[in-house]
Amino acid sequence: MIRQHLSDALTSELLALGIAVPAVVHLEQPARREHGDWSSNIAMASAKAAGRPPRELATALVDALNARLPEYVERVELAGPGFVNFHLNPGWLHQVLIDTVNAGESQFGRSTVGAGTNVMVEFVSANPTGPLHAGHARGATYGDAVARVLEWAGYSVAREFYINDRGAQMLKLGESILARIRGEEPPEGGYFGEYITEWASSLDPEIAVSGDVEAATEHGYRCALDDQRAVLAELGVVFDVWFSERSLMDTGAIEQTLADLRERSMIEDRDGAIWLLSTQYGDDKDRVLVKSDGSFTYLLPDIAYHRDKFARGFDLLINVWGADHHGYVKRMHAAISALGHRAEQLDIRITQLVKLLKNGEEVKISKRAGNIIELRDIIDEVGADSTRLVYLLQSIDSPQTVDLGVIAEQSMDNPVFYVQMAHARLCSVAAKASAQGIERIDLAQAVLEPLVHPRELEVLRVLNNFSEVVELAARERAPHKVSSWVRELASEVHGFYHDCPILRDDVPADLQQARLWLGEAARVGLRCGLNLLGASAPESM
RNA sequence: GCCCUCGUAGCUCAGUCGGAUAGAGCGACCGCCUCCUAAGCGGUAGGCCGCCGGUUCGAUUCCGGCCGAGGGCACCA
Repeated sequence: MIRQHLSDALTSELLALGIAVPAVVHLEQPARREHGDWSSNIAMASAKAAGRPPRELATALVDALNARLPEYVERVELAGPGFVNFHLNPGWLHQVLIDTVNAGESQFGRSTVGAGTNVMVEFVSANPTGPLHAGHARGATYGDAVARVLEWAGYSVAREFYINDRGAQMLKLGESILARIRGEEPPEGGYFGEYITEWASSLDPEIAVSGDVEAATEHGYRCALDDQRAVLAELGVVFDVWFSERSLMDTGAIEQTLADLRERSMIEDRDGAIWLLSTQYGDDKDRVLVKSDGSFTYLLPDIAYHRDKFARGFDLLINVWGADHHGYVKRMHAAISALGHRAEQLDIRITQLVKLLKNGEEVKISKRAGNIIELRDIIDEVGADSTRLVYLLQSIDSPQTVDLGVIAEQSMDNPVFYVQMAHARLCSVAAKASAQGIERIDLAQAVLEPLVHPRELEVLRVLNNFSEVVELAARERAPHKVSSWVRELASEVHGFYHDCPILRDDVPADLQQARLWLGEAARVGLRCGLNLLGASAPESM
């Protein structure tokens, strides 16, 4: 709001000076307070087009603005190579408090940029052959947080899990279970984890005796699915749809997909196989869809699945894949283009790998040895909130190092406590005030002018940024920006808490009221931020 | 060889559309509880933003080339 307000002021002065207004008027909050509350580089940016030196242009702007000061503006200064710096009175921040409280937990920071867009986020999509491990957690927490952020930005969002319940790896599951029952080693390419023995113990004895691989596979499949669903629920990740690859076989979706592609002349029969002409859309080589023996490659059901997503009315598909799948990005884009969709309608996000440390030493994962670190164990050890925060702390573009030993200590290496504590403290003060018979008066009656302490104003400054953070996080599919923001808010809240007493006897009544309201605004902010990350906001700790 | 991501403080990482003296947490060191939760607050030390060019009034940011790390390049899934 304040940004628009200042931007409008700059725009009208530029027009009055007869200078072309750029598409976006850049305004930022300078790192150094002496550079003002807000600063614009517009004079430097427009200098070339206007044919005037930046400082001359800035001087004209500054003079004009000072002659007709916009609301909240105390003075405007020229600085450096041509910055126009706005120094504001705290009134604009008091307005932030009012807006935040009025928006409340259900609305604060919401935006409508995504209104009318139907988006599906497909994530995790692990094979149903074992429990989820520490690596899956990155995709799970990221995908869910992206979905939450998009919802907050106005998108209509569905979460979906694609189950690869077809193919050779499924039978290996059944074979592994049967082998364990017989007391043998699982076969080459099979599964070696302890969970196989566990699942084997609940297998119907008749199947064990008959050695029916398909039946054993089905049993393992159910165990895997139940296990994955349960652990995701513990993490707070709930899918709208679990989509089975097998279901594509029964509905004619595969044949329809081939027919569509053939009609669009996007496939070709070659050497007894059916090829997708994916090079026409930027792939490195054409890809086989139906092998010369008549069976499908993995790619064909995948294409049919994405065709189905569009058929269900989604405008935008977001896929969260692990780094080991980045090589398939081009061919999937080519495939949906071949089906007549725009490549931008499929947004594939690659999460870089997670390296696990335990007390400084790398934990080597070997599927064969079966020594995976299960997601469940991490949640049991540190809790769902910490697990989520740890993974959401940084960009998915960089490889992540997680030290299980350190987060298990619940030290300040784990910022979830820091943020939750800030929330709990605010709740605690409000509760204590209430217990002392001190209630907040109607906000409209409250006098906010006493809020001038730097600690108070910094809290409000951070709150003001939230809606922009949400929009940016949505646009860039970058929930870690919300993590950064909420930590910053928590930091300011702790500072405010430390330096600005509320319930002490010597606090004047109107200041006490204003601070109680400030606490409420900050609490709303912390709550909303934590919520976007999928973490709880406890009222006491 | 080709493709993707990364390289910023001792460690783990932020850094918006290119801005002014590059940030946080942890670790190290020094302070602060008769006071609403010390799971907190303040301070000090610590930087060739991998290297070299280019664009620009201005580059950690954009472009090109190197160097280094991780991952991927099937008629496997």
